[in-house]
Amino acid sequence: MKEEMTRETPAKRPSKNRDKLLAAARRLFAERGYAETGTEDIVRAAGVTRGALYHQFADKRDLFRALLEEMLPEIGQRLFEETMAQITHDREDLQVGCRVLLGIYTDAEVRRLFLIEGPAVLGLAGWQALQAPLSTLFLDHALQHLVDEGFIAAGEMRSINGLLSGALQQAALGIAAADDPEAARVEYTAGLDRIIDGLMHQA
Amino acid sequence: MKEEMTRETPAKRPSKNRDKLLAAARRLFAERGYAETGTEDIVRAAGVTRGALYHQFADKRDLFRALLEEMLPEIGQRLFEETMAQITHDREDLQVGCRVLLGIYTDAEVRRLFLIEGPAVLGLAGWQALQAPLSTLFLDHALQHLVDEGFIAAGEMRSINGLLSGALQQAALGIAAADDPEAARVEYTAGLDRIIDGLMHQA
DNA sequence: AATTTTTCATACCGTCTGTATGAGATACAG
DNA sequence: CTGTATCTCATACAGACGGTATGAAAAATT
Repeated sequence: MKEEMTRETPAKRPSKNRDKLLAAARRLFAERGYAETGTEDIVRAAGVTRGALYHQFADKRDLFRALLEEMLPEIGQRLFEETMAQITHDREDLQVGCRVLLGIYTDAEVRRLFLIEGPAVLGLAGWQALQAPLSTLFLDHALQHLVDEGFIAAGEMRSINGLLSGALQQAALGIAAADDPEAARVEYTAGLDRIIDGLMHQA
Repeated sequence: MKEEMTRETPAKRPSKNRDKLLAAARRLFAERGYAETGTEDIVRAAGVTRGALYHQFADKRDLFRALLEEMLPEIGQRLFEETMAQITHDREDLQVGCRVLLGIYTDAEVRRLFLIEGPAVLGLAGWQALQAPLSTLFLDHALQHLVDEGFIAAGEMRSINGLLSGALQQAALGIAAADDPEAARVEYTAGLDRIIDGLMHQA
């Protein structure tokens, strides 16, 4: 196979140029968007040439996809840590998970790259495959509680997960576009709590 | 002013070429996406030249924006008619409105143009301004009932509207990307009903 | 030490968007 | 009826961008 056989030569196997390209692309794509950022802009910001880019990545879209894949573990860890730090009772799992996920979606880079550019650049299927773990990872755990307690049917779990995830994404966009983002965040949090309340009461 | 002063010469004031361009753009953008559709493809399908396109529209993006604006009234009317046809009791307003809106979002053209390409092409602000009326138009009316009956607070109405709209959009994308779209539609509808149920019970 | 593979730098090509320019049609003025 | 101004485009051109081909330098391998 051609997998990584040389783990040594520390911090050189992931190719220093590749990292520089990913870092530059992350900043530029998040600032100006995918279409408005030329490959020349990226390599200039990274301090390499276009030849290096097209050696490390198949094309511009592949660089974008690799960038999002690189961000996934970071986001997953943040999601895990922040949720764990805020949880007191199991009953609060869903509320806390949603708020943390909302905070992540509200992040400028995540919002622009994942929520706005992602679907258009990668296509619906590719984006869904990439974005799915984000919501399933933690909402699934919290929703399982509701299934165990009889609040929601087991067959509804997956769809409610997607619906909540969509609601959170829309909330993040609404907050970002609002005149007063902080007020919008409070508003959306209240509405979100109301929906969660509705899920937790009444079978 | 430069507004339409000559209402006569029927069906010629909105410029026949403009309509042909919009129709061609609608089909091609929905099929291949915005970036993958060249202006040459559009004018060829419309039977005109690029000169006509750049006379009627400022640029490619402006054509896209005009296309979405043109679709808004059609969608609004469909939303109105289908909802009116299905409503029996006022109590079902929200459920019916959500299902109709889900059906609209599931439409291939609406999904591709509004939900996938829209945010990336027009930017967050422009897209939100365009898409806002869709959800507010009818969900507002249904949600007002819940406010009147004390199920949700007046201050939560706007945010819940946005959250539900986001949930519906995500549901439409999930349905479209599913292996078995019909099964997914049933699943999402069930999950949606559960969320609505939660909103309608318990203050 | 030789050779093979990896990593890239450079030059080039086709494509696309937007613009400049002018032509034909149409409305308008005198 | 004639010249004139305006509207609607068709054509040609320019600049930028994405992707590829090619070869060279460095690193790994034998």
